[in-house]
Amino acid sequence: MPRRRKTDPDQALTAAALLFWREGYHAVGTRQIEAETGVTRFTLQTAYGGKMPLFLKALDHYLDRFEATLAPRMTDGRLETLARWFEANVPPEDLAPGAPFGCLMVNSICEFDGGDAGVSARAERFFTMLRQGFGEALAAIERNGAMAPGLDIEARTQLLTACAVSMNIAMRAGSAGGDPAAIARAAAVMVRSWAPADCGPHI
Amino acid sequence: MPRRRKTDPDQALTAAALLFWREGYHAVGTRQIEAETGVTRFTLQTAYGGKMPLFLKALDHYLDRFEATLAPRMTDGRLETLARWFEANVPPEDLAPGAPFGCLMVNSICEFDGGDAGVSARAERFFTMLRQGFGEALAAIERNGAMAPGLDIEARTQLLTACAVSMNIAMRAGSAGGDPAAIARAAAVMVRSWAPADCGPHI
DNA sequence: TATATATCTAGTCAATCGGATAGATTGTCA
DNA sequence: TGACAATCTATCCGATTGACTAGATATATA
Repeated sequence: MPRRRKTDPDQALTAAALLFWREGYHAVGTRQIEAETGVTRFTLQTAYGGKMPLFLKALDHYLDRFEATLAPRMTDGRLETLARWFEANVPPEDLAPGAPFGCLMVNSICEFDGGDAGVSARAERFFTMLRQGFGEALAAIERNGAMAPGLDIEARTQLLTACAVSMNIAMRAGSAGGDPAAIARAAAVMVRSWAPADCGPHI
Repeated sequence: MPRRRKTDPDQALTAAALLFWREGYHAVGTRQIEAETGVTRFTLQTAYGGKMPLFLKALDHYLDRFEATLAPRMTDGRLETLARWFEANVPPEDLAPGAPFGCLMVNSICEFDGGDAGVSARAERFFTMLRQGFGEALAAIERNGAMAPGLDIEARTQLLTACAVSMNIAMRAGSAGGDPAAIARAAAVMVRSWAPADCGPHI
C-alpha cells in the first residue's frame, strides 16, 4: 500500500556512510543528509528516529562491508598474502573509491571519545574484528610452519593492528601525514621479515 | 595602563588545549571556552581573533609541549631507551595527567580532514617531529652498533610512528580499543627484537 | 591623582542546528 | 475503483551557535 521512498534504503545508507565518513558526524546537517543521500528529513525522523540512529546504522553498514570485503582476504596461511593485504587495498574501496578519508570508524572514535555508547559498541566490534582477523591469519601461518619464532602472536597482532589504524590516520592527514603507502610498505616488510630463515639475516 | 586579564594567557592556552583535546573543536562552544578557560568571549575576539585562531594557538601550544617533553627523551643511542619510551609516558602527561583523550593532533586530523590549512600545517609539523625523532633515535642506535641489520631505518621509523599514533587512537577508544599499554608492550618488544644477537633467535 | 586603555559584563544579532507538524502526493491492496 | 498508509513537500519551532557592541571596571603611567 505505501508509497515508495525516493531512494533505495541500502543505497541511501551507503551515501550516508560516505557523507559522515568524509565530513564527520557533527559537521553534517540533516538538510545536507537530505540533499546528498535522498533521505528526506521527514523520513530521517520517522524511519530512522533521527540523525544519530541513522549514523549508527550507516556505521554498521560500513563495518559490514569492512568485514565482508577486507577481513577474509588475509587468512590463507601464507605470510605473503598478509604482506600484500597491506600493500593492496586497505581502505574499503567499494564504498569510497580512492577516498582519502581514512576510516569512518577511526574518525568516529576520535570524534566521540567515549561519549556515546552506541559508537563505543561499534568500536569494540571494529577492534575485535581487526585483532581477530590478524590473529587468525598469523595462527594459520604459524600452523603452516611458515613463521619464525620471536615475537608472540599477540604482539604481532598488536603491531599489525597499529599499522592498519595508523595508515588510515595518515590517509586522513593527506600530504601532511606522509605517504600512507609508506606505512603499508613498512608493514609488509615487517611481515615478510617474520618468514623463517635457516640461518638468514636477523631482523 | 591596561587592565589585567582574569587568567594568565599561557595558563588559559593550556586549559583551551585540554578542552579541545577532550571534546573536539566543533563540540566546544565559545561560552564553554569562557567558563572553563577564563578567556572571555570578548577577549576571544579581540585578542585571538575568534574561536579557530584560539584553537590553532592551543594546538601550537600542545605541539610545543610535545616537542619539549617527549621528543628529546628517546635519543641517547640505546635501544632500551626507545623501548621504554613506549612503555612509559607516551601521552603528554604534564598537559593532561592520566587523560584518556588520545592525542589532540590526531583527533584534530580526523575532525578536519584536509579541510583547514592551519590544521594541516600543524599536522605536518607533528608527523615531521615524530618521524624525525624516531629516525634520529634509530640512527644514533645504529651508529652505536646497537642495532641488527634487517629492516632499514625508514621502515622502522614508519613502524614506530604507526605504533605511537595507534596508541593514541586506542586510548581515545577507551576500553573498546583494548589496552593501549598492550600496543606499547608490543612496540617495546619489537624494538628490543632489533638488538644485535651473535647467533640468537630470529625475529 | 588624573588619564588612557585593555579587559570585563551583559546583552543582541543573524544563522543554523535537530526535530516536529500539516497538507499534498503516491502507490498498493481490497 | 476506492480507501488506506507511507512518503514527500514546505514550513515552523525552540535552542544554540560564533560574533559583535555598549557601558562599566580596573590598572599602570604621567
